[in-house]
Amino acid sequence: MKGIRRLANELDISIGTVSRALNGKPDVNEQTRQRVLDAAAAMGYVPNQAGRALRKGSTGVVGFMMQTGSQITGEGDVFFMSVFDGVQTVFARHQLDLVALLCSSEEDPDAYLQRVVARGFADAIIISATKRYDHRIEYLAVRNIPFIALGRSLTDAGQPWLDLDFEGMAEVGVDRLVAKGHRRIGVFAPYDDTNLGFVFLESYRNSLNRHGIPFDADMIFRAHPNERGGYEIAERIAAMQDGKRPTGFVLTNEVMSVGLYRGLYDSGLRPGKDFAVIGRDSPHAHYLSPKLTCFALSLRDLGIALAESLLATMPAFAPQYPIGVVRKVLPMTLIQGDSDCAV
Amino acid sequence: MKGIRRLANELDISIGTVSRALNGKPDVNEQTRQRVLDAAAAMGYVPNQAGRALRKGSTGVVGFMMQTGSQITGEGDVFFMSVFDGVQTVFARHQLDLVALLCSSEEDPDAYLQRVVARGFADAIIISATKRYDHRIEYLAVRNIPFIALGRSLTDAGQPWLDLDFEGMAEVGVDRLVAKGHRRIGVFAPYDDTNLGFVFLESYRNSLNRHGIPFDADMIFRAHPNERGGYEIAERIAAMQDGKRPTGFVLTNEVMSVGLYRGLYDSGLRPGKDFAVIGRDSPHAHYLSPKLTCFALSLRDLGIALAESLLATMPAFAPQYPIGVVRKVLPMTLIQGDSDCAV
DNA sequence: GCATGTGCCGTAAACGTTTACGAAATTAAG
DNA sequence: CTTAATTTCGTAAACGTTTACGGCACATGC
Repeated sequence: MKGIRRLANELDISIGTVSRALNGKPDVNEQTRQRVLDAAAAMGYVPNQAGRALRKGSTGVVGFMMQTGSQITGEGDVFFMSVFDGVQTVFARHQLDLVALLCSSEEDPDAYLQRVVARGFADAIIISATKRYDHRIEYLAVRNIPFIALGRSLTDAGQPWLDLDFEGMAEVGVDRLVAKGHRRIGVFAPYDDTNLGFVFLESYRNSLNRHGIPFDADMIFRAHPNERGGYEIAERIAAMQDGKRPTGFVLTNEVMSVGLYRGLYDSGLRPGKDFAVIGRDSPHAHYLSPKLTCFALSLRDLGIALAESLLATMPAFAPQYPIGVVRKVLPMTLIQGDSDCAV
Repeated sequence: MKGIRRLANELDISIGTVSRALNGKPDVNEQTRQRVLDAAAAMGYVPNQAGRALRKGSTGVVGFMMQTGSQITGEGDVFFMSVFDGVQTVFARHQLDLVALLCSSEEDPDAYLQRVVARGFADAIIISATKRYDHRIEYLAVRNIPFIALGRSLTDAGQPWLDLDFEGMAEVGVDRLVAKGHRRIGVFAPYDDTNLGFVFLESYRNSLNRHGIPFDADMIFRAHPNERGGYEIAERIAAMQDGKRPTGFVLTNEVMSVGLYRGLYDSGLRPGKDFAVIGRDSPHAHYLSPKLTCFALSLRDLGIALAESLLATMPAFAPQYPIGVVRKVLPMTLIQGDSDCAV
């Protein structure tokens, strides 16, 4: 005999009562509930996931979808670990478990998501690296799977999302550099159609416009969002004609500044002296020299906000949360360093 | 009607035949199998995970257990993303899915593992950050859950494991620095009882011994295995009396060198000039200046080896693998940089 | 004393699969 | 033509839970 039946047998009560006792249902004597709880703890009984999921139609796990293979994503590192931690502190209060759904770099993200969802693996999904037009959003929306996107999208299915304030980054970054005399300000654009690239770029153009600076396509640097990408950008900058090349750079990515710095040095350009850099805070960037002027936010708080906003669409799991669709841009604070020199 | 029943109804055959067709069982007409396969694809049918797991007693997912909250682990980043990718390329060939089991920094890892395993969440487990004495190993072993440990342990339950060659790192690192005239060589030791700390330290002592250099406890620097830990070590080194402090350092961690470099600079010590550093390769370390002399290995290959070694203990899933317990130390190659200067 | 209510518990039916078993239809063997 | 073997498929019983339903015992109200 196994599982709940063994437990019931041991205590000489029915499995129904055992189940009710364990699940905190009201119609069970407090004394017997205590007996059940004690016995369960003593025998190390934990309800079988499959049986419970099959009957209840829900699994109690939330999946955070992300791509593996850091050669491309680059971001998939310290960033997520901290976000996870925030998400979990919220989930822990609702008996929800967080797992990372790892989509191999060899598999199509849309197909992967379909597989995972159709199998009924998770009750809710958090998607990240949101694309400008993202099929995953439609897919999840039509199937009525609770989900939230980390990152806005032009695909609008009424889904909740959270995003970082890339508009603000571009605005403040450009303002700052312009105020220090810069007129040619380089920015990074990802190869793929990650939405943040578009958001940032548009705000960048608007900011230039506000200052009466004409847009120059040569100031857009495509690259992979990782250290190497930063390095390559520096090389391309150094190869440009003096007077044509940017004198400063605003970077949306957290790790590219590491490569950019090194690339600049290797090309005889000193960040913070000959070239201004504004980037994103991260454990690595934090130890750059000269100190990086950067935008920061608490990733743990981001995780907490993600979890709470997701729960707001799952009344069955978290009745106490005000139900509703949250869409919020999280502000970032500028940390003054020594890398945004005057021209 | 839902699930397989709907599919069977549509095709006007029994659910048993549908199931057999889908699962590649022999006793089904090839023509009907094709009909089933086509219909399944057309209707987007995917077998329900819970039902299948309940009946088969296995889930087809392997869990990679890791801790969230990067303030402590520090390693939990690019390292794992690349390892995952390797694991998945192997698993994909066996219809196995990899998910990351995220143990919150607020939960006890042993308790978390028990919960996950007892619920029957995964068929097999990969554990990382193996402790010197690791309860998880006993737990998994007595329950006969297939698993593999990334990292050796003194807890021996006959489990397979893979590990990096930390002995080799200490040997080669010390040899190299001694050959360049160093006598006081600092090393890092983690606060917790991660096994690699002990392995490395013992080899370090042996290597010193081989060179007739007495062991000096002041050369052991405890810290957290992250960038900040590296920085703090540098501060402590700088605060030591000249003639007492180490003149070089061997670092087992991938990201600490970033902080160490900066800390040295901030204290007026130039890595590669006044102070020798040997570390571990990583995307960040790669862009340090001067170039870090470091030990490297392919993380993707590590992931592949992990997956294959795990499958060797799961004959039900991968009959073609030679069954057996793999225990292997993976060698690392030294990448010559400019940071291991003479004294 | 009867009706009604309440607290507690057992019974059994679901949930969506897989698979052992047996039956029917077809083919092969004698 | 009979019998045995083979191919193909349908039936039904699991797997371990949760929960709707009903029933018993007891208390409460009049």
